[in-house]
Amino acid sequence: MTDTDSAVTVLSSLAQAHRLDAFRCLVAAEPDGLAAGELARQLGIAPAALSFHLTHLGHAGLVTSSRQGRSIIYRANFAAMRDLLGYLTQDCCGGRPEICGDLLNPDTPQDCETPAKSSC
Amino acid sequence: MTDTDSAVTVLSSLAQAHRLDAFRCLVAAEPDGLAAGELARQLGIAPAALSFHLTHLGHAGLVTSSRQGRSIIYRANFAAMRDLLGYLTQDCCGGRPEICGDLLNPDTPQDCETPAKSSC
DNA sequence: TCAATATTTCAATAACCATTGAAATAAAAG
DNA sequence: CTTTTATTTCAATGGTTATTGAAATATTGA
Repeated sequence: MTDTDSAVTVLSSLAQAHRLDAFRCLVAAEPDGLAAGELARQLGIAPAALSFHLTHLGHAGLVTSSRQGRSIIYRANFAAMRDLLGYLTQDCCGGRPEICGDLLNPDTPQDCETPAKSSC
Repeated sequence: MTDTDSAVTVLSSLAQAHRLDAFRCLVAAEPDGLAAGELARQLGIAPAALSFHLTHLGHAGLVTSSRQGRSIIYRANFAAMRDLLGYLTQDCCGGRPEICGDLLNPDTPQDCETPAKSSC
């Protein structure tokens, strides 16, 4: 992602509770991915609604899909999220440490253990 | 920010071209801030439309305002952006380096020089 | 081939979002 | 105290978004 338009596309994909939850579930399900139906069950939403959201996420490049038998397996695309974070820190915040916070400070001890608190 | 709901609030604030541009302008204008009218001029949108967007950004905590004479000065709130980045890297990505990318890798040389390419 | 399973597409609907121009509010200057 | 400048609020409008249930598509196994 380089331009503002695609940043908006990705941001609006994540700016919806069901989609944000779905993406988080798919991150947690890596590297296996998750079938659409299983994801719908975990999120507690109708299959048709989830399909709508997954299309949205796919269009933003945040997820990929592949058929496996009669299921369709969705997987989180890490690169898209990485690009978004890159945009926000570099192009939006101008790389200012006082905005980006500890993320851009090499001296910061990074705590990479975070228990997911959602349904996944 | 800690919960999904406020993450969605902040994300949807940034998920609109005029608001994303406005926030970027305000980041560039730090620490002085920018008057609403001046910002509207830079973005090329009607004052009433900008007011709508600034209210949205304010509700998400991304900007603050203070009257100065007959102008109202808006400023970017760095903490809100920092919180969003923290949420995305920790709660959404689970702090996985392969998602968060270089941001969470202490060995990465950070390039904090980025020329803004928008109207600001 | 037929039935069952998994998912998507479609049309309809209600809710929400962004923009506009006009009117209202607030402060400063004459 | 009236006018000018800066901004917001309001109502109306058109556009987009999310959800639902029903129908369509694709795959598997009997």
